[in-house]
Amino acid sequence: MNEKFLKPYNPKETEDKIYKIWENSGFFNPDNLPGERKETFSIVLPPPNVTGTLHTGHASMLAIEDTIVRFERMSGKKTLWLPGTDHAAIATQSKVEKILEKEGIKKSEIGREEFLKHVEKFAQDSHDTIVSQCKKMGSSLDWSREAFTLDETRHKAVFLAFKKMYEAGLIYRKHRIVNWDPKGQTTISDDEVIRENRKGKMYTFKYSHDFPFPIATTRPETKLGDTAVAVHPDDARYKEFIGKEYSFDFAGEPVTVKIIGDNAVDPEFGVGALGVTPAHSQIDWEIAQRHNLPVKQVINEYGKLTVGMEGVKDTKVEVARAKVVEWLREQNLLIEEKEIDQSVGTAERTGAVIEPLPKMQWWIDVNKPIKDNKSLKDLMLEKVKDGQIEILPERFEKTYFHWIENLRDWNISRQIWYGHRIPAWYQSTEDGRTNNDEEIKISLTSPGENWKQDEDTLDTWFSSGLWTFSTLLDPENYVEDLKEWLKKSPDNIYHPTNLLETGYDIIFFWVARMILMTTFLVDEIPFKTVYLHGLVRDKQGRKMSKSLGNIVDPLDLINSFGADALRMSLIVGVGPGQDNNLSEDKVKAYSKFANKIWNATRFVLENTADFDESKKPNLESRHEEYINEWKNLVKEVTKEMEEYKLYLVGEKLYHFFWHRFADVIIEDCKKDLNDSSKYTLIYLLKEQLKALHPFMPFVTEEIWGLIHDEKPEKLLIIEAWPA
RNA sequence: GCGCGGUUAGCUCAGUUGGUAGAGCGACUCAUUGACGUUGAGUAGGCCAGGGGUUCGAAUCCCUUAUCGCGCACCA
Repeated sequence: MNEKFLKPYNPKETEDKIYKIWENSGFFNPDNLPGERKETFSIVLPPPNVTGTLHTGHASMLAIEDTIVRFERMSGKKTLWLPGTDHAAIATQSKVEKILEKEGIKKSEIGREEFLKHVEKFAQDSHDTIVSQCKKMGSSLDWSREAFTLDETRHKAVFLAFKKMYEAGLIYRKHRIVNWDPKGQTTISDDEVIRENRKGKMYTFKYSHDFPFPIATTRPETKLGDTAVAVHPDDARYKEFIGKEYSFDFAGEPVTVKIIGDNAVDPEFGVGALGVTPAHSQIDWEIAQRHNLPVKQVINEYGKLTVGMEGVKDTKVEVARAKVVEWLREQNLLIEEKEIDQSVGTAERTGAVIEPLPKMQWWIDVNKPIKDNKSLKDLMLEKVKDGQIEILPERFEKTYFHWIENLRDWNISRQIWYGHRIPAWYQSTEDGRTNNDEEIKISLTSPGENWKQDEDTLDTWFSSGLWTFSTLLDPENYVEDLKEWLKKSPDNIYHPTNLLETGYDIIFFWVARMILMTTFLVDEIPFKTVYLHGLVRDKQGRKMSKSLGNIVDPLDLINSFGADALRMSLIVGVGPGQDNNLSEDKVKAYSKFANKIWNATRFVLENTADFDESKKPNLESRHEEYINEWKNLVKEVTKEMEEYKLYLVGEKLYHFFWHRFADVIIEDCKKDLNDSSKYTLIYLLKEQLKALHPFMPFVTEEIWGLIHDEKPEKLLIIEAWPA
C-alpha cells in the first residue's frame, strides 16, 4: 500500500498534480477518447465575462457542468465541453474606465485606439485568471478549442449574422426613443433597464391660466417639450377641446400644444389628461407617431435641460424639476402635489436613471414575418412550445413565454468602443449616424475610399447569441454563409448542443437570444435542454454583495477544503432553479467525506493486498445482497443522471458510501475477512470510485492511481460508468 | 397592475403518475482512540401555513385566504 495513505487526504498536494495528468492525457479533447464512440455529447461553457475573477456562481456552473460532462464521457459518448470567455462590451469597458480614472487617465483624451489597448490588456489578464480558476475547479474543458466572443472567427460570425439579418430586413436602422444611460453615455436594451420602486411625486397643475383644464405628471421639467395634450376620445370632460391648439409660456419656454383624442389614455387615471412629450417618453412618442405630432427635444445626452428660464436651462433634470415646480407654485398654477409609488428605470451597469431620448439606432425586428409568415418571436416560442427545447425547471417555460409575448424590438447598437463594431459603412464624411437617407453597405472591411464605418458597437448579447455554433466554426473553412460554414466545419457534429447550463437570471438576455439567433441563422436549435441553476447566497440566504461584505471567494474555499468538497456543496440538494445557501460548514462536511473515502480505501487496501480480485470467489449470500443493493442504486442514479438530477445522485452516492458501505458493509466484512468479504470490499470500492468520480474527480482519480500504481493508461476519467 | 414560485423537524431542504411523514446539519444520551483531522448506536422534535372541495384515502389534485420571495410592466 502506498505510504500516502498513512496521512489524511490532502487536496492541496493532490489537485493541481491530478489536473496536469488529465491535461497531458488529452482526454478533455473528444478526438482523443479511446474506443468507438458513436454518440456525441456537447456543452458550451457559458463564457464568463472578462471583467475580473470568478465568483461562487461561476463555481456552481463549473461544478454542475463538469459533473455532467464527466458522466457522459464515462458513459461512452464522444464528449465535448467547449470553453471560452465573453468580452462583455459595456461591463468591461466601464470597469477599465474606472481603473483608468483612478490613474488620472480619461478615455476622451487618449482616443479610441489607445483606450482599446488598455481594455485588451485588462481583458487578457482577466482571461488568464478565469482559465486558471476553471482549472482549479477541475473542469474537464477542451482547451484546444477555446474561443472568445471577440476573436477573429467570432468576429466573422457576427458579421455574417448581421448581414443575413440585415438582408432579411430583420435588422434596421431607425430614429426612435431609446433607453439612454446618461452616465454610461450609451443606449441600452430594455432588458438592461432595471426597474426600481421609488417614492415619487405626482403634480397636478395647469400649463397657464388660459389653459382650460389641469394635467398631471411626475416630470414637470419635461413639459417644456410638450407638443400635445391627450385625452380619451370619449371623455365627456374634454371632448369639446379636441382639435384646439393653445400657446403659452411655460417656465421660460414658448410651448404650443394641440388637444388630441387617443384611446391609450385611461380616463380613470389621474385627471384623465396627459401632456404629450414625444421626445422624452416612450408612450408619448408612440402617441406622437399616431397623430403626426412634432417632436421637441428639451433634454440632452447629459440629462440637462436645453431650454427654459434661468435655473432650468443647462441644469440636470432633478434640479430643473424642482425649479419648474417652484415656478408653478409662484404662478399659482400648481393644484396638487401627491406622493406616489413609482417605478424608475435605471441602467444595469451604471445605476443611472434612464433618460428616454430619440436617437438613430440599430434594431432587430422581432415581429416582422419571415418564413411561413412567422416572426422571430414565433420562432422563439415555437421551439419551446413544441418540446424541441426543454427548460428545467419547467416553470421557467412560463416565464419565458411571458417575456416573449411582451417583447419589443431589440436595440443592438451601443455608443461604446469595446466590442464588435457595427459592420455598416456610410459614404458621408461626417458622422454617418445622423443622416437616414444615405446609402449603407454591410461589409467586414472597408468597401472603398470615402466609406466610413459606423462608430457604434454591438450589444454584447448579439455575439453571445451565436455562441453554441460560432464556437464550432472552423476558421480554415470560411464560407460567406453561416449555415454553410457550420456544415463545412468538422465540429458541426456537436451541434445542436445537448445542454445549456446557466443561471436563471440570464434566461432572457442569453437563452432567448440564442434560440432566436441560432434558429434563424443556421436553422437549428442551439440546444436540446436548458438547465437553469439558481443563485449562490450566503448562509443566511442573502444575496452576496460587496456592500454586505458577504462575498465568498471560491478559491478560498478550495484552499481550505479542496475543490471536491466545494463541488459537492454546490451540487447536492440544489435542484435546478433553486438558490443555494452556501455555508462553510457545508463545504467542510464534504471535505470530511473526501477523507472518509480516503480512509475507507486505506482499510480496504490494507486488508486485500494479498487478494487477486480477478478471480471471483463464491460469494456469501449477504455479500451478494450488498452488491445487488449497489447495482440497484446504480440503475436508479444512472437514470437520474440522464435526467440531470445530479443533486439527488450526489446525495445518494454520499449516503451509500458513508452509511451503507462504511458503516455497515465494511463493519460486516471486517468480522470475517474471507475471500468473499475481500471481493465485495474491493469491488464496491472501485465501483463507487467510478460513480463518485464526476462529482469528486480529484480524490477519486488520486485513489484510482494509487490502486493501479499510477499507470497512465488506467485513468479513472475514461473508465466506464458502472452498470 | 400581470405573472411565477415558496410556506414540511430548531436550521437547510427532499418527498416525480394521490396509498401509513424523510435526509443532512443542530440538540440530547450512550459507546469508541482498533480504516477514520474521530466515528458509531440511539433519543427527542412535524395538525406538512389557514380554510374549503374532489376522493375509500390528500403534503401531493382543485378553489380560496394569509404571508414571504422573484420576474415582467409605456400608467401620465
